[in-house]
Amino acid sequence: MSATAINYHRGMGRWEPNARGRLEQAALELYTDRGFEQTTVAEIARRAGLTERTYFRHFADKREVLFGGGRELQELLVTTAAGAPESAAPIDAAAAAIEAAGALLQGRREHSRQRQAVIAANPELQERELIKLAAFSSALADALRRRGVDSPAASLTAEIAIAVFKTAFERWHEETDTSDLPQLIRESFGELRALAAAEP
Amino acid sequence: MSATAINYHRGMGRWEPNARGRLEQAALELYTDRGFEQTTVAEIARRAGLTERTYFRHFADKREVLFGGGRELQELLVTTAAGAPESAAPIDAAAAAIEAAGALLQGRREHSRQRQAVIAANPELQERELIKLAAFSSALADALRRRGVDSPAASLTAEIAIAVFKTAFERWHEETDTSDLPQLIRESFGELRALAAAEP
DNA sequence: GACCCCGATGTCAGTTACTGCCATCAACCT
DNA sequence: AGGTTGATGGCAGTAACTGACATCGGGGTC
Repeated sequence: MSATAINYHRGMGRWEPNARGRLEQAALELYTDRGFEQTTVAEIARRAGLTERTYFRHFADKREVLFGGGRELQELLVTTAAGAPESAAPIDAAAAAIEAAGALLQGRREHSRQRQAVIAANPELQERELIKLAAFSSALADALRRRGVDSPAASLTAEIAIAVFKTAFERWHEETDTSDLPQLIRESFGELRALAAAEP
Repeated sequence: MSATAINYHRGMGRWEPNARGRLEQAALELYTDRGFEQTTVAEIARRAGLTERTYFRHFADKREVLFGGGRELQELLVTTAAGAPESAAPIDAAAAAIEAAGALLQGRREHSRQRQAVIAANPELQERELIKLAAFSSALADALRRRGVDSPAASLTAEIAIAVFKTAFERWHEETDTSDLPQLIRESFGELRALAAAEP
C-alpha cells in the first residue's frame, strides 16, 4: 500500500475522477437552466461524460443528486448534540446542534441559495427535502435520548429544533446582505421561548 | 332542477357511481395486502372496474389516492384557528385548531390506522405525507397571520403545532386501547411548554 | 321526439424514470 | 503472467404518467 493516492490525477486513471461530483454539478446547472421536469437523466449523464445507467449507480433516483450533502450535516448535528454539556437542557443541546449545522452552511451560501431556488420551484424536490429534514429530526432525537432525555420529549424537541431551523434558513435566503445564519438561528430560538411561554 | 339525485342508484347511470371512492378503497386494500411497490395502478383500476387512464383522471399519481381527505382537514384547521377568541395567544389558537383536527380523526380510527400502516411501510408515501403536513402548516400560518400575528412568528407557531400533532398522532396509533386523540394533543402541548421553558 | 352538447370513460401510442443482466477493460494483487 | 476487482457501457424490459382522439348515455333545446 505505497502511495496509491498518486494515481488520482486528472485523466490518469481509466476514467475521469469524481464522477459523482460531475453529475452533481451537471444536474444543478441543468435544473437551474431548464427546470427539474424539463431535464432528463440522460442529459445530466451526457453533460457529465457518462451514461444514464452510471447515473443510477451513483444516485438512487433523479432527485437524490441534489441531496448528497445530507450525511455530513446529520453527523454534525448528532455529534454536537452529544457533545453538549451534561447540564444543558434538551432544547439547549438541540439548539447547539442546529447552530453548528448553520455554521457549516454559512460557508456555502451561494451554492445553498442556488440549490434552494431549484427545490422551491418543484414539489417533488420539496418532498425529498422534507424527508431529509425528517431524517435529521429522527437522528437528533436519538442523540437526545442517548443523553437520557425521555423518548417522546426527545422526538418533540428535535421536531421543534428542525422547525426553528427551517424558519431561520428561510430568512437567511431571503436577506440580500450577507447575514449570519447561526445568529438567525439563535434569534429564532429566542422567539420560540417567547411563543411557548405566552399566556393570553 | 327537480330531483336529479334520484338517478344515483347503483347501476342506474351509464357508469357505477363514486368511481373515486372505489379507487380509494381498491388502492388501500391492495397496498395493505401486497404493499405499495408491488401494486400497479392498472391493478387498482381493474379492481375498481375502471381503466388505468381513468385512475389518472381522478388522482395525479400513484400515491395521491391515499391523501384525498386532506382538504377537509385543512379547512377545519383554518376555520378553527380563525374562530378562536381574539384574546387567545397564537400558540393557543393553533392548539385549538390541532385539537379540532384530532377530534375529526378520532371517529375514523381504524381507517386511519390502516392507512398509516401502509404509509409507514413506504418512504415514497412518507414523502407525500410530509408535504401534506407542510401544506397544513402553511395554511395554519396564514390563518394566524389573518389574526394579526407577526409573519415569522406565525410560521414558527404553525410548524410547532404540526410537530406536536405528529407526536400525538403517533402515540395515538401506538396505543392498544381506545385512547382519546384530542386529549393526547393537549398533553403534548403541555409538554411543549415545559420543554421550551426549561432552563438548565 | 329529433337534435345537440357535455362529461366521464375507454383506447392507444409515446416518453421517461428506473432495474437486471451481461460485457468490457484498466488497475491492482499474487 | 495471470487472476481479480471495480467502475463503467450496452441493452432489454417494466411501469408510471401524458396527450390525442373516440365513445356514448343523459340532459337540455327547439
